[in-house]
Amino acid sequence: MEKRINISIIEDDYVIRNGIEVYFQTQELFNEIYSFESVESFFETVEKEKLIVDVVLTDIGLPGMSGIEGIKLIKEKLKITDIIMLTVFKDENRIFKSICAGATGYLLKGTPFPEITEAIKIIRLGGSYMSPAIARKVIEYFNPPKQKNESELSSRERQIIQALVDGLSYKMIGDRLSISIDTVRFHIKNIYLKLQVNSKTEVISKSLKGEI
Amino acid sequence: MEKRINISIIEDDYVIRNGIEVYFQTQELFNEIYSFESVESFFETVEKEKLIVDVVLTDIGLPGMSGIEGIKLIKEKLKITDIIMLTVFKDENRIFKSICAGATGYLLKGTPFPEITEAIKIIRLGGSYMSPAIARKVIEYFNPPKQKNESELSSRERQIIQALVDGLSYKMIGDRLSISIDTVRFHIKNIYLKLQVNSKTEVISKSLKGEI
DNA sequence: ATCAAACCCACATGTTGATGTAGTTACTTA
DNA sequence: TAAGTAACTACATCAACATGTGGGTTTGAT
Repeated sequence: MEKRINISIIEDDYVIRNGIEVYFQTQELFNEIYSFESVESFFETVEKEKLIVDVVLTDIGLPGMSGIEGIKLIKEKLKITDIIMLTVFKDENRIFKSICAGATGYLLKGTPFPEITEAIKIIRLGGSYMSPAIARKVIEYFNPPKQKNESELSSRERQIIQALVDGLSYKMIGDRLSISIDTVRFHIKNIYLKLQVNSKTEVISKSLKGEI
Repeated sequence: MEKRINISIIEDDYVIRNGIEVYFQTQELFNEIYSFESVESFFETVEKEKLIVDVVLTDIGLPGMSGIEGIKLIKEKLKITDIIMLTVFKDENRIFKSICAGATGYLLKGTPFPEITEAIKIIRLGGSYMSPAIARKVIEYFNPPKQKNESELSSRERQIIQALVDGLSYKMIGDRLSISIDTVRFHIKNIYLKLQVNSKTEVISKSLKGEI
């Protein structure tokens, strides 16, 4: 790692912020270490003093703008692409919002400082790093836990699924199968129960992915 | 880590297989260490000798059945849920196929043995572990880098398509991407124009058939 | 006879999807 | 400067969807 980096910490908890800052000061990896207690103050100072920041390590629960909301601004206005979340939140909503907004790392609070430093190095080298529990949730997004046994689907239900996949509306399905639109709805409701989904989109997606 | 584990290596390259095996023998983490050069021989022996295997570490490019194809069988027939890929392949197709098939780890060849061991521990504790370059690709699934129009679709449009394929409603898409539902509708309308389709179903179908 | 499963049907209501219209901002380019 | 591009937002309208409620018939098993 030849090039030393400028890092900015955004964390409202003083003890944590100071702890990280002090530790980072012992590391040769870092050239400049900035720290702020909110996204707003980060922006104010970075823009006023024209600071060069390579990596942002940010909390999510912050006064004012959340860390997630800050990602978009940081990327657009400052062209900083290495943004790492450091947070207590491990819910899927925040994980995926952060990642979709462009975070390249997601660490849970309590991660040892050497591991945080290692994650920053990895990200600087073009990789990504997630705390293991986060990585598991991301992976499970692609392989959700097992469903109710789809073989419980009746013959009629399978016909209806195929028609959905073919792009037919309820009305057209009724025409094709010579049943009323209400009967189509009736079957679809049962399909949703059995597959534990809530929309025809999910049925279609599952079917085309071979999960049914 | 109180409980020592039984691990099985499936790797056709003798040097690599033997190297890992010898190293694992120096680790207290492992109770039994099995190794095979193919999925078929793995199955034959595990079933014949009724071996208990906790974790499978498998290559992808194997003689006969590929490691990816093996995941499904290993999960269904042997109820083994901790399957880690160790492979040279870093293409998205194989990454996502492996993960969708149920792999809970994905390591690139060349990963130092101590790191492999660490990954196994993490996975055993309920987390997941990916080599950094793999983690980056997984993250980029949710936030594709901007591309100079190889296709007509913008980066945002591609994000939205991905979300449609994942079965999200407009409202949920807006929530995830932090935009309004009307903006979602706006993008979807443009997607329909560009793809010359009239419904989500057609978009999903095209996407899953690889036509987008 | 009763029950469960499968299939069928109707009505009611609120939500979501599809489409059209209008507007804004920021940036780039001719 | 104007035009183009990308992303964003809102409103309006109607069709389609999702869900709840109520009812029916047939078949097979108990």
